[in-house]
Amino acid sequence: MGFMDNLKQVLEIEDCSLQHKGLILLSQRYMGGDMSEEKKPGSERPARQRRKMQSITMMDVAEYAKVSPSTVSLYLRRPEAVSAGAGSAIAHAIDKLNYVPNLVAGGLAAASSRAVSIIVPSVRNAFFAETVAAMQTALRKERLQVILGHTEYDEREEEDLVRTALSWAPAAIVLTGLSHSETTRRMLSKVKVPVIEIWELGGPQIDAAIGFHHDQVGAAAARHLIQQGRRHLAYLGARMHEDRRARLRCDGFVAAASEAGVEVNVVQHPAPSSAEAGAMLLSETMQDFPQTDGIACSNDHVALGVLFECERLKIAVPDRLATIGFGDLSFSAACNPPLSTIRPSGDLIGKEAARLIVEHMAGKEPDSQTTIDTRFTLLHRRSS
Amino acid sequence: MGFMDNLKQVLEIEDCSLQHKGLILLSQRYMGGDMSEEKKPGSERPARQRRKMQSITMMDVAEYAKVSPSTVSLYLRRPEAVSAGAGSAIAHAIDKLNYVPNLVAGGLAAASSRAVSIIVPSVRNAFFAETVAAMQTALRKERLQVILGHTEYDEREEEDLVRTALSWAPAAIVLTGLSHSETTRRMLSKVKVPVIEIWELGGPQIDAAIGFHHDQVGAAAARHLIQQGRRHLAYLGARMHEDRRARLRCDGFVAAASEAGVEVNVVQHPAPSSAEAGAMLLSETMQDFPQTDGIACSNDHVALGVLFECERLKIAVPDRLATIGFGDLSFSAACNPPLSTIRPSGDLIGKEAARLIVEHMAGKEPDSQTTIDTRFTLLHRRSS
DNA sequence: GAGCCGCATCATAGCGCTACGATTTCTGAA
DNA sequence: TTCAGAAATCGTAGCGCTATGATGCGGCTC
Repeated sequence: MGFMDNLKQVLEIEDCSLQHKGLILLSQRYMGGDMSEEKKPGSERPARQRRKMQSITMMDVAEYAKVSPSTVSLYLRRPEAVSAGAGSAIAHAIDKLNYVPNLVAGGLAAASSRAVSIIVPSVRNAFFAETVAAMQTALRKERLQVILGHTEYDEREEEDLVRTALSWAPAAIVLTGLSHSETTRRMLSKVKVPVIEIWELGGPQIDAAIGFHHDQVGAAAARHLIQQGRRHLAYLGARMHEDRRARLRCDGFVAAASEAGVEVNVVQHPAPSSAEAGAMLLSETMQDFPQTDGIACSNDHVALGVLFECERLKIAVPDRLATIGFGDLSFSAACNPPLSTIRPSGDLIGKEAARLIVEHMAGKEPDSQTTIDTRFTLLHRRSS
Repeated sequence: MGFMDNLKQVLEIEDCSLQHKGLILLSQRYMGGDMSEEKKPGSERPARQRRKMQSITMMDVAEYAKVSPSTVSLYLRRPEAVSAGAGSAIAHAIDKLNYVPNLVAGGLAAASSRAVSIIVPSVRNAFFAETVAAMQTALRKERLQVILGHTEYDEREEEDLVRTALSWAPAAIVLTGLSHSETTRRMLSKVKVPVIEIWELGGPQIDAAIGFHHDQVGAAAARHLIQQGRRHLAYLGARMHEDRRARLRCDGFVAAASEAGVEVNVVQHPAPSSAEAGAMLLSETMQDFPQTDGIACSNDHVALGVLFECERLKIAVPDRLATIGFGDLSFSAACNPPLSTIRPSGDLIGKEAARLIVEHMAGKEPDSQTTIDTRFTLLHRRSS
């Protein structure tokens, strides 16, 4: 029962469901048609071998329910458009035959598949995982599938992912961020697929954008620390050369601090965000800028590392050093001290994206430049 | 430029790519065929409106490269099967026309789409996120897409996800764990799609299984703590009523401890794993079983909470209480003290799964009951 | 009773591609 | 040179479904 056999051996539908004995499968009647008589009138038909077959097709359902295939199709897409009698006959047939529609065939016929392509830097990142999960949950209710792709923060990779995404004729494409290659933009503009950009606001967008302003996050962190009486700030960032959004937060932080006339330094590390990176950055910071009394981190992983390192270095948090992170990750509230942080609503982004897609499919004309600001919340806990 | 318009207005291909001016699109020649003359000999053709169209089709490429569509198709699937001359002509045409193959059409014709359906409890869970990410990366190289589904630890949901997964005719289906509903099993057995079960070993499997034995993880943790001289053990578990694998680890832990004649208690909480749950569980444990001197946690989130709570309660780790987690999450090495833990190889699971799928597609007959044990590693750090 | 409208249903013509089998072209041995 | 066998290429018939336009069928109004 190899997979390739699939393509070779299947000749006949037989007995795929337990319940439909005695049913003559309509498919055969339709398929063995006689409308090619004029092509070579006289040559016996070569009886080309059937290539494959899904067990139960819509035609079988139609046969069973004594309606035409079109009606079954119609029922499946808009149940309210068929009469109650036909409807229940079809429903009964589907149930009885255990019919599973072939979405691939449907997608081809309809010029659009019931799939949504989501392209994120990485699902390993808790932020995007949350959004993807929320979207998946919301889209499932509309019987839409999620096709996932990872760019690993590489624009070239994104371009390639968009290309393959398009070859699925998805109902929508979701991209992360507003920054894409020229080719990516061109491909997307050439095509009638709605594009939703998530997790970033404040730049030129393709269609709709859902997210928040990262510079505002940075600014909020700076204002918060200043409000706590801190005058020597530092921003600790990991992987900022790749993570555009972390950089934007950093920029917002620096801008707001400078504007308030407060000292501000940026300490960064090219490694991915992690507690280890945070610990390293903290010790570097205290060495280079010993007067630092307020720290914002590119995210909570980094902030956790800061907390641990402070403990090791006997730096009192928040007394000697206030710390604020970003993300409100699962551990943040349970830290010692509980970590002040800024919570973006990753799940809201996902939900809103799903909503937009569904509305779009329902024909609602979106303003094409829809922008949804999901905001963020500063959680003042005991680390600041 | 709404999405629905797509289905109504597109009548003509025009100027979709900048470079192919002067090209007569072959599609039209083929499509406006004259082979239906005998149907109603005399009735003028009603010129039914074309429904949709992807800009550049394989026929256009064939025309441009002066070969037949079949050859283009062949080239795309097995480049080595066409001559060098034809190959480069086709490659040139594809490049020039900016052709993107329609995978939906291909999937329908081939009876199997280039998609792999991955069904996990949740991508929010770092373990599964890692596996999904690794698989995605590996499958991309073979131009396979990942279709994602979340069960949220619900068998009923899984059943439904499998049903829709099947309607995509995927190249393979990846499920998490070995425990599935009867209907799920029946659906899968009826179909020629390879099934790979991941993250669990040691039960009846459908096709291939890749993972490790969770009871061995628990046993390893118990043995480790006993080896460290601990005689009063406890297992702290979150969400064990839903997470079968956490339960298996717990069982293994208890069994190994009992066998060694060591006291062992299980303290659990229905909430999802989190540092907060861990903190709660720790304080509960120390209250109910104050003599406890060795703790294993259902995962590192819980262990982190234990660490934090110990700090608050001034319980010395590891002197008074040894702690070991599971997962080796991003923060585990940077904790204070660094957390002993057991590392499963989530990425290896993903890579191996991808390898199996690819081999299967290449026609390699897998033994259908392939089992790959990816093992785990006990990392003895300073918390134990 | 004719004409008309609206609803439910249907027949049809593909969607773009692949796999089969057939045909053509290219080898190299006889 | 001939011809079998291999290699390259091609023509064709769908894959299972959906959108379109057409048809049939009451129930209305005039």
